[in-house]
Amino acid sequence: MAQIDGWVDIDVATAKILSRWEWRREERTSGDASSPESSFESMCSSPEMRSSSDGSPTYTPSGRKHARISEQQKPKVKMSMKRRMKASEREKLRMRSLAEALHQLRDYLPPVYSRRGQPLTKIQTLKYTIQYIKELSSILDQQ
DNA sequence: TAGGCCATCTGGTCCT
DNA sequence: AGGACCAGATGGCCTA
Repeated sequence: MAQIDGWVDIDVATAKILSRWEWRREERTSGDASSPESSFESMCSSPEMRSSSDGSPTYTPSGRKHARISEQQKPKVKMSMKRRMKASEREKLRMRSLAEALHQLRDYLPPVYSRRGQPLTKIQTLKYTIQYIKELSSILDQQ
């Protein structure tokens, strides 16, 4: 377990996080069907989940396959301007909700994770969250 | 000034 | 057909 300077109030933080986690889980189970038991570790342990610059198929974390279709097979249907603009708008909102979720996630991390008084970047937030969960898990394992 | 981070746009693919 | 998701490209902003 990697120690973090100044992080001593682990029990309080743990209790806080766990209670929030329970609350969130209740929300999830009563609401939408995102899968809480999806393998977090497997998602995070592979650095390049879908890196393929050649013609081989690539896979998303959810297992979706991105088949590479040859240029000849590709129908090349151009989106209408109206549809393209709508898609851009949706994508903008989707990415904003993703950013919002990351901001919320950042709030769950103990302040000791943010150094130099600067907010964590998105990548830092995800990496520290992994670390934090591991640390909380190891604490629970010791019980 | 280079590099990191971020928001946005875009085209491809899958799903309903 | 249209929405959702994804990755690549691009440009702006900020910091060391």
